[in-house]
Amino acid sequence: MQEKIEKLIKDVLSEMFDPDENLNYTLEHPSDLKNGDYSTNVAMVFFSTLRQDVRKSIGSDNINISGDYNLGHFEWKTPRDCAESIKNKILENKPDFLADIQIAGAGFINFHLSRKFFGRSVEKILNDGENFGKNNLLKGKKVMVEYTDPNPFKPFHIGHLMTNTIGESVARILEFSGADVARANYQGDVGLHVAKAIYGLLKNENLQSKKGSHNLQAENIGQAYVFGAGAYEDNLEAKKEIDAINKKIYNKSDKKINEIYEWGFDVTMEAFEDLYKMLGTKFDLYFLESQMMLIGEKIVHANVDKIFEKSDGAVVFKAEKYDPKLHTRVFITSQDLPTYETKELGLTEEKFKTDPDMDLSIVVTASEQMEYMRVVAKAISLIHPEFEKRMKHITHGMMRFASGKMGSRKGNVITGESLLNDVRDMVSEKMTDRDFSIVEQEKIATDVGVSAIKYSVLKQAIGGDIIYDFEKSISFEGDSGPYLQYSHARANSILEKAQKENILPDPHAMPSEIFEVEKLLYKFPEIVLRSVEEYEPHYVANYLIEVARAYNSFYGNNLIVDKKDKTSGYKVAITYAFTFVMKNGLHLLGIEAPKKM
RNA sequence: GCCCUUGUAGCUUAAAGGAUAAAGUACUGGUCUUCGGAACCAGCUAUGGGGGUUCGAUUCCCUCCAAGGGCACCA
Repeated sequence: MQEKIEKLIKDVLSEMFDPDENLNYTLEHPSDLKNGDYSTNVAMVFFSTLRQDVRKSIGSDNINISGDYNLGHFEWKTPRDCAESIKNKILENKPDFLADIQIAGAGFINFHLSRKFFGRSVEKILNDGENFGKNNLLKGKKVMVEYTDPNPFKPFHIGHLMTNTIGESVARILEFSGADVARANYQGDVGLHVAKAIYGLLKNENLQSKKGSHNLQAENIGQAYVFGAGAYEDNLEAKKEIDAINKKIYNKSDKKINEIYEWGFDVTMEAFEDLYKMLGTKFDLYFLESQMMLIGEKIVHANVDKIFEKSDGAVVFKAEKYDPKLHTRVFITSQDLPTYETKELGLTEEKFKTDPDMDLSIVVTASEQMEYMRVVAKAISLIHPEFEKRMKHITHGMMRFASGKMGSRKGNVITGESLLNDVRDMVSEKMTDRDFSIVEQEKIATDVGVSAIKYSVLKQAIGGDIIYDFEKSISFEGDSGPYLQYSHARANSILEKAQKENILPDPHAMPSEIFEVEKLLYKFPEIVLRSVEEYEPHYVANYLIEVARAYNSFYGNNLIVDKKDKTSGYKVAITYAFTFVMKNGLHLLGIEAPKKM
């Protein structure tokens, strides 16, 4: 559609004016529907370039623009006059998708699309169904998205939930744009945090209980971690002991520790899998830190004195040599231990080794990792120049309490599981007046709860922090995930009713009125495109709210299923179109669209 | 100190250099013997301060102020 109108404008302009005139104009949807379906500032831009030319030659602002153009003589005092000329020219040969053109404001040309156009777009949505909104921007491209990255032996907190939500949504948007996406997860299976947890387990045997679900066991391990982390800071004896445990984990010399390690690793990883299942994520690849570390070390050692250098006994990378905005970071400590930077180096190389044809490797993390990732990326680019353009780091804000930063070391965290459970309970309470089996009830409560959480993350641009406040962040009304699901479920029950009354969707039974919801539905593919270009799911989230609102308003003002109404088939068609768009859109956010709730 | 992010309604957030800055929430009032009230309709309130570029700036540039993050052996 955009192309058609753009072509129309270009044709007119090239007929009227010199085609060499390189005009930098825009054609977009006005934010306010009153200003038409499309709007262009071409007249204003054209007028002001002409005026600048004239100003240069006669040195005055107060002028009329006049001249003989291909189509005759024009005299323009304002951009509106120019817009008027363009409008008249277009209306000479009005295409059927256009209803009207209006000039507004300082000289905007506003296009109003015709009834016929909207009928055709509803029909297209019905035909495309679950494919509506897809595009081919990334067709044939291979993309790996790494996100979530929880550490075994540590609690899965709501920050992980945030990364998972964003990563999953980005992955789905990429897929919708034709990309072949591999989902990757990176696990810190070694390191001091593991030693801290094992120390906590050794000191609190009750936490080693193998009774109960693996979720329960994983929770105990999380508590053990908090215990160990606290002891590490407060107690010198404990610190020594934990450091000793850490060594034993590395060299696997202690049978008891090995046993605890294996159990703890399995249990926490399984608990993560349960969460992923609820959240709708299925990872294709898992990378373990212990292995990336070895690969990274090799890379660093091979490049000492080339890219890396020794300094105070450590191996460092002086990134400021290449870019003054970057800084020096340690890759191998003076104790000969690799740092996170080195492991990241190994991870990146391993990813490209896993799939040498990969076009893009995306990593999603919190923004606190932005600076050092830039340094690491610089180092990798020097070693592998061919990777430079194929790496992308997406950083999101942090989940924080009003009181300050959340940290798993201190134990002032909300685990992903506890949040999910709390929200699920709230949903269940709201569902009491409806009749579901226990299995149905549980599934729906999970889907709605996940939706409330995910939407609260995805409704805003990725960069910003989220101030976590259970009462305020998790909403079921208004601007919320459940609101979207509710609208979808209600539309579905209308479709059921239509089926019972034998009213089939008919995109040709158009009423004269054009509903606002129709003016939004056809834009979905454009929204998806913008989302994928900017890696920003919030465009989809905001769009869905607008569509849902428009549909609910349509629902409130119209009787949709009505045998006496000749246009009922069209209204049913709109309802079908709405459910397709909503379902596809929710899918992109990683949210389920239940038919009933 | 240097670098990176970010400052929009009481609160949480939108806005691709465009038009009267848009929603939710909160608050006030209204809708309902039609299809699911997790709804609909109406009202109320905002661009941190100061310059600049532009026909036009929340958006770009400069400066000041404020918040958060990062800056050598943690991840």
